[in-house]
Amino acid sequence: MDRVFYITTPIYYVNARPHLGHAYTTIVADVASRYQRMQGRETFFLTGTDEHGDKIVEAARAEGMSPKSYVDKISAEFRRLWPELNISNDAFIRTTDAAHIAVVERVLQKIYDAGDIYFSEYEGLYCFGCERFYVPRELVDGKCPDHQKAPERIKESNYFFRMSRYQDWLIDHIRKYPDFIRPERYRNEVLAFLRDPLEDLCISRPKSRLQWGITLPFDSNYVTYVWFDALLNYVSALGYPEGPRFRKFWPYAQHVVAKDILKPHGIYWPIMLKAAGIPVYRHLNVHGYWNVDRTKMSKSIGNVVEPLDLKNIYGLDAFRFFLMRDMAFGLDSSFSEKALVERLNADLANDLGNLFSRVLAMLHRYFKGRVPESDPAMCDEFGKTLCAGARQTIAHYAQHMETMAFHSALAAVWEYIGEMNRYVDYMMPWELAKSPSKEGQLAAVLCSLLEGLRVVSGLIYPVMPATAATMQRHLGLDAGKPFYRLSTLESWGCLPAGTLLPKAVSLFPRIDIKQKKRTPPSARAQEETRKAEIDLEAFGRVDLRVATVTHAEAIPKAKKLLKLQVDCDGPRTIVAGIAKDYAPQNLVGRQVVIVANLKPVKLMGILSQGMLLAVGDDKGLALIHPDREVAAGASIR
RNA sequence: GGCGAUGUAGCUCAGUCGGUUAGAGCAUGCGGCUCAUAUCCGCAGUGUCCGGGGUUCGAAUCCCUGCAUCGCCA
Repeated sequence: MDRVFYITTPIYYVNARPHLGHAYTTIVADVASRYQRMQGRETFFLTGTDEHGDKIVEAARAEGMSPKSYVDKISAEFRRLWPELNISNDAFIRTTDAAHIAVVERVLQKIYDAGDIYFSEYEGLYCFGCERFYVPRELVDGKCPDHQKAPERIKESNYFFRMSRYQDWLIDHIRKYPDFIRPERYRNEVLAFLRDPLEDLCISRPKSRLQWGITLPFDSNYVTYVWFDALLNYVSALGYPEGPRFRKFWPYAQHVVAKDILKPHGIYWPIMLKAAGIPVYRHLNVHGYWNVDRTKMSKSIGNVVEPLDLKNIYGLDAFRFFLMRDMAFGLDSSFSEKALVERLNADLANDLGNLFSRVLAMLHRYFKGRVPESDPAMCDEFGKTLCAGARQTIAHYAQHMETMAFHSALAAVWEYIGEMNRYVDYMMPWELAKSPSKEGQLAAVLCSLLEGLRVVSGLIYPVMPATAATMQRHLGLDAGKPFYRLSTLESWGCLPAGTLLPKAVSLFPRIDIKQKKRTPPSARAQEETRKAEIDLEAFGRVDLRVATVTHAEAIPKAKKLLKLQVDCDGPRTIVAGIAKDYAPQNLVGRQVVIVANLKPVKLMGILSQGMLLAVGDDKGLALIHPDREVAAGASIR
């Protein structure tokens, strides 16, 4: 089995702002790479932006900006979005990066030297308004449809990539590796394309028409066009040809793309790799489109809702779950707020959330919240169905996750959640609790349920990392260990007896469809805690600063307090009540925001010189931190 | 215009390269339980498998054709 995994999203073209499609592709890659980490594989996850070409020049001009400052701006929007979606990418590449440009030049030269790039003149109908060639069929009454003007016949010379030479090789390769392109429908589509002779690919633009691109290393009058520039990001980001990452990760490369760019990735790219003497990727994973049904979108938050905004209303994990569960990978799907809410209520609130809640509530009611001591024979007798079910579920889940069939993997998990709900009804713990002689059985039943929930918490981790972590905390699992490792999940009976578990939480609040959406939950909470108005001067008296945590330790006998050393215009000590939500070792190196001029107070005998800013909700506390690393001591304005 | 895909329950979709009475979830109706987030469990349905031909003992599945929707290419 491979120990290494490399996955990419396409690099997104920055002539438009990020939308649902970008988010879906990127979440798919994120889920896949988190799953691979569960398997203990070393993973590398790449995304980025594609920044050259005439459409960028146009879009920049429309906004009155230079191409460079325009692409900087839009690229930053993508980069900012991914943390909001909890994307765990390891790198973010831009095609305007110097290292990328160097790789493109190098590969072009290599293929040119090998004789697979040639220079050729052709004649065509060119519209100077559109700055492009037309074929006769595209014209309306012989005129350009945009400019109502007859295009001129001009001659132009360009460089072409001799793809035709590799056509038979590619057909053989696809036949030899049936899951090279998957799902199968897209493999068939590519093979259908390849039934006709492949035309050579025009890979250049004269600088008289386009300057915003990478100059050809063998002809400074031309820039390279689109695919040679864009596709090579997948190897340049790894440091091709000599970089250690390239050597380690490239042999295991998988790409995720939407079906609109099947042809470049399924045909041009493997041929480019072959021509450049680079091994081809392992898998191309192709997904369908989300058709956005705006008639089923609420308009309550002031304007027409963008699908991406719904993550703020219903929660990121629910949003990620919906995208992964509702689309059969590879097929088109329709997106609506209604469908999202139905999924959230049925699968998350009712099935999983309520199960979690009822099991923990019973543990508190019958065993004062402590994981009971249970007799192994009893556990085996009364819990073996859940144990066997878990093993089977993990097997099905893994099988589907490996092939990107996320919808099936999640369906398998929810089948098991249903099994657990039926188990509760069948065992009727509330009846067992009535007779003291049945306490052993009751303990075995609840232990089995807790084990089942532990397994579920791990299996949902790739899709819903935050919820998985909440479940983990409430099951009393060691926060320091990666509870989601598949090898750990498989061993049954590893929750230590005697552990005191926190009270039940509502993992997913049910959305009341009748009165939903009037006010987002967060806004409602804000209203309740709204304070009296203050003026700017009053606010200005609070000295908010960024500090970097240099040292953190628990304070003996204090449940909630941690002692932190921070760097903020020099070292200082802060006592913070965050021990329930943050382990000391996870804090060192992090940046936080503190109230720097708060009057020092002694807590547990330690002088605290400031206060950390954090927000709290039913899932616990979350620290406030700057969007990127800034100088320690920087003041907030 | 060429190539390709899709069309299945009220809704969203599965359906393993032809094989019993076509399935799931949601929504709907009825019943049960009380540990739980008005949750959970059980039962009940409903179908011109887009239309029309054809191949076959047998077609949602294969072939032809028409319609609708979508994508890619030119």
